[in-house]
Amino acid sequence: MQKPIQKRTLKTRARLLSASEDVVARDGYQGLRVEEVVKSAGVAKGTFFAHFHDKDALMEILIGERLSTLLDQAEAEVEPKTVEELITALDSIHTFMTSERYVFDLLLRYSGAAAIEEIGPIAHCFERYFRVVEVWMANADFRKDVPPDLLAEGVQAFSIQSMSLKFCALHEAQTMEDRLEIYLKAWLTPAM
Amino acid sequence: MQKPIQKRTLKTRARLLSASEDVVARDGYQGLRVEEVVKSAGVAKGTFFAHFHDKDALMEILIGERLSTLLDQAEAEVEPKTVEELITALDSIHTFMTSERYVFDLLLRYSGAAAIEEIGPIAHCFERYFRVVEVWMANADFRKDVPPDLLAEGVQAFSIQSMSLKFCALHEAQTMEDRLEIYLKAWLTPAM
DNA sequence: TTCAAAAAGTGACCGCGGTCAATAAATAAT
DNA sequence: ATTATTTATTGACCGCGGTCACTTTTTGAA
Repeated sequence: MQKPIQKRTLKTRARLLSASEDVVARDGYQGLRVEEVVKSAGVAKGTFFAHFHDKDALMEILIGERLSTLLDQAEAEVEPKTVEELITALDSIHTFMTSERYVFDLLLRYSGAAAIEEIGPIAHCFERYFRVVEVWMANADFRKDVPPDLLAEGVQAFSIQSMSLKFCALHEAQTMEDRLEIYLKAWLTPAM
Repeated sequence: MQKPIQKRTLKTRARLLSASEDVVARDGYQGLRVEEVVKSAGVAKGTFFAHFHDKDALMEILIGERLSTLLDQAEAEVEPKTVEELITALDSIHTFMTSERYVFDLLLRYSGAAAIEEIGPIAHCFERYFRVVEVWMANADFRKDVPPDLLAEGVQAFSIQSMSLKFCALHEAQTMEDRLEIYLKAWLTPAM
């Protein structure tokens, strides 16, 4: 037993998380300031960093939680069988991912686990995204010359590409969904 | 004539850029500090920000210049005709793009032009990357059910995916090139 | 109940990017 | 040449993330 976690600790952490959510609700993820959070939570700044390694670590938790919920919902729906249905199934996730520029940048930065021993919440969500799509790929009627896991990786790559272009002024004509549809039809149902 | 640029201005800017390159050579892009640059250039901090909107703007210039040179070289070589040759042709570019985590993150952040009127150096390079690959796609013997520009966008998307995974501890087994080869063979030469 | 060790919390302080009113230098007008 | 106007430079200052020596609280052994 190497875990004598004090009740006080949990309470403080909960206060910090709750205060963070309030601040995000008011100012967005981008607008969150650590000083604002600790003031609202009624603790000192140093306490914040005793609970979270840095500001990004808190953001990972907040954003990861939201993403987890959306993944739960996506998983609960009926499995998509066409490209259109696939895009619809992922829509809420992609919309949240691109809700703020700051959020998208942070997602990209933490989409891969920096070290095996510490897979953060966001890297975990990307892994889940991949697994969910992989299952869909295995059960839908897409190309069969390539294994489902590779198809899923491609879906992820093209989704990220589509989302990136959403923030790009040069590609304003098309919506994110339209672009993704073009990509995925070429990727999932090639017509040589 | 709305451009009475003083000679002094150009000189100061050149000093700042030169000093920046020295600092990068010594400490890497990640290690560059504005205070270090201005000290080395012998100007005040405020002067830096009169010449560059922010630190990122300087980084865009430095990294964009390097990328431009690499694109020149890639363009000068013989056009790749196979997936293997394609990867080789892009190798030096991808290697530089992933030379530092900081560099890769910055590239992603500025790969798209935030506003049409101000296409930054990095967004410009991504556009060039796309155009170069598009020409290769048009002249090589890859799948023909999809236009070259779409093929090129896919190459970019998969390249970014491969590079991202380079920083991910979960995918250490494969090299960036091996991953990219698997992606691009599935993307460019599907065998339904 | 007492007390020492461990854990949690504090806030003054630092690093560094970025700002801006004041100053100096260059250019144009007389 | 002298003055007026524009342009470039300066450095004290600010915001905000992050640190750390110190204090307070909790815990567990005596």
